[in-house]
Amino acid sequence: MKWSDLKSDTCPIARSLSVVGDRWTLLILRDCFLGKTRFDAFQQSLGLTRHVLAERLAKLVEAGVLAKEPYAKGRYDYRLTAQGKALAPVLSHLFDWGQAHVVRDEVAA
Amino acid sequence: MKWSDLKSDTCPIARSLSVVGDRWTLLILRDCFLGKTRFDAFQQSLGLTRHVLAERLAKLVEAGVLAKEPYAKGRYDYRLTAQGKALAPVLSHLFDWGQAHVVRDEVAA
DNA sequence: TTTAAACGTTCTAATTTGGAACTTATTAGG
DNA sequence: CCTAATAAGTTCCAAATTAGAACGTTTAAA
Repeated sequence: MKWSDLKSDTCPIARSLSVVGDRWTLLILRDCFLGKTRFDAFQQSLGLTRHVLAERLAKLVEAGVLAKEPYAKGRYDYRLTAQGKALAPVLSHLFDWGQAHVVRDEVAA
Repeated sequence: MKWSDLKSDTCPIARSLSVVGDRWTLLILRDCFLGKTRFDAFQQSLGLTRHVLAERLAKLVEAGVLAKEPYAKGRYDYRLTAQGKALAPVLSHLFDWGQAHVVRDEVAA
């Protein structure tokens, strides 16, 4: 199997990952759950490149996870759809697992 | 933030993804939950390169998600640890979400 | 009427991943 | 015992993805 063929896999986990399995995607969605809706807000919060952010947002909109709604001309809010909100349990368990099992690395001084 | 600095993030979701957020990692763990334990079994099941597989397995062992146990000289079983088994709810919800929300692409004939 | 903010796009460089062949050791078969 | 097949990597080069920074364009604010 190729990573790009995940969407035609019979396994639902593989299909989920075809949508949210790319680098940064689940962190973008975390920010959405935390109330962020703007391109620059995601970019500043996460520090990923604008290039990749634009690609990820477009893919999430295409997949129906986020909706792109203009709030002014040329400016948009990205909001979770019902389908996007349905990912809450995944992030919730990632939160629990990270808290329980992944010790935070010390940051260099 | 850089992807490689996720482990020092204060957010537990980010820290979880520092361990299981790389391409293929969650699918390797899915195979573990399905009972697979061998290098070649993962490789044949997933079709990722041996190079990447070796790197992912080493990282999962390092993180304490999998344990590498010799079953013969130079041959190993990779088994979920308690910490790895604790990821079951994450995969379970990815399964549910994929089933409910990601339509399978038709494969070319 | 400049200035700054929002949302991208574009470009090159660095990092990751893909694909295939090559090692080394181990077991299985004849 | 000799040969072939398995298992678990490693190595090397090419292709794809991501990083980093600058540039455009429209919109709102001072």
